[in-house]
Amino acid sequence: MHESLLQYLHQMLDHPLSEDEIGLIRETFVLKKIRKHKLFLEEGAVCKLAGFIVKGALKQYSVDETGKENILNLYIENWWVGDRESFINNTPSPYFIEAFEDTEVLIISKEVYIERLQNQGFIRKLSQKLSTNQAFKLLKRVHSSKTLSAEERLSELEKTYPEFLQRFPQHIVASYLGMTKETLSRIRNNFAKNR
Amino acid sequence: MHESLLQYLHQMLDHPLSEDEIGLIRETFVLKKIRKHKLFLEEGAVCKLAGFIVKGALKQYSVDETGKENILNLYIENWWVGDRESFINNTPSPYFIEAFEDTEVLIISKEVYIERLQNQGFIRKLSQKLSTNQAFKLLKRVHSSKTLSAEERLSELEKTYPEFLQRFPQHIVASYLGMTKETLSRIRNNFAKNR
DNA sequence: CGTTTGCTTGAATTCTGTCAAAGCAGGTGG
DNA sequence: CCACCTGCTTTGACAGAATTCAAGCAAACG
Repeated sequence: MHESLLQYLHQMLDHPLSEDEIGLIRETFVLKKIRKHKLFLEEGAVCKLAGFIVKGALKQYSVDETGKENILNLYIENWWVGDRESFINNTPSPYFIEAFEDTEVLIISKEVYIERLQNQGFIRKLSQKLSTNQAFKLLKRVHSSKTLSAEERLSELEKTYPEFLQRFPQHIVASYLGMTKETLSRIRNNFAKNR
Repeated sequence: MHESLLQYLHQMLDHPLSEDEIGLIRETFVLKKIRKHKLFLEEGAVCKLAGFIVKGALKQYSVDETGKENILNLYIENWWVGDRESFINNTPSPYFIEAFEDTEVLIISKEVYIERLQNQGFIRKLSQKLSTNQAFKLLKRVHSSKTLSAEERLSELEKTYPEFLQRFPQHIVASYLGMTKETLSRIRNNFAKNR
């Protein structure tokens, strides 16, 4: 059950893990099942867990005064899930994270992380890489949201994360892309016509 | 002339630097002056320099087919400037970075960075912190751009970076905020009325 | 000075959002 | 096996926010 995580680590750190390190991972990460519609993180709470998704999908969102959900992130297999800022700084998160399907994550608590992993070289390296990559991706998203039309954002998503379009219903993808479900629907239909 | 950088480092790494480390910084970072309107980085080029701004201001932007500038970032004193992704991955940058005033930066080249700094503990720590903080800020920007109106984005900027509004002309700030200069102008006037 | 640069204002336009209704599965329970 | 939900998508009419285009003006610059 830790195989996908181990494989992921192997790939991210371009050198193989030692037996000790592998053992540490196996001991430290425990499987948690989250039923569809159940929360991994609640708005206002401090994110005390980091999770690696073995199976399933989750959505991260905020809720405005009118009760409307705004999807900030979607997560699927082999991704980390959690609110990094809340986790690292122990600050309350402004976001919900909710299982979108029945989901299995390998989790580690903040305490265990500090105690056992924080000082591991390979974890440091991983952590650095994650932050860096996340920053790169986010910068692109900022740029896209400023320069691209709704239509262009969709076709960008089709290139970047085609899985999302199959996996999540349109109204979720629409919100992730920063548009309404109606707009997304119209765009897709025009799209089909123009070919 | 390295004082502001040293002070910055002292503050970012909540422990004082050793004499050796201070010496290393002084030897390694060299001052470069960039005239107003001159480029620090050109679109299509690999960002081979990282710079710490001692004095002045710069803008990072892309140019679309019609020749319109889109401001992605603004930089002022005590900020790092450069395209991190291009610098780290040696990939061509899609952005220009241009001095907006006569500017002085303490620079380090990629080669020197690898040779002398990359393996310093305090630099590793700093680098981790920068990536992490950048990711946090960017996530907020993504969220703002999705959930807030032009007016709300402005008032958020007034809280977060009030300097920007004094330092940069409105059409630059407008582009940074993802709106046109006309919209920004109108918002500010309505703003004034409603009090 | 004349020229550039930045800011404002108005009018028309475009894009996207809102609201409302209807259609279309897929799943559930009778 | 059918009727009925429920969740998701589509469509239309309309409203609203922001952009575009154009003009005018003031201040700064060389």
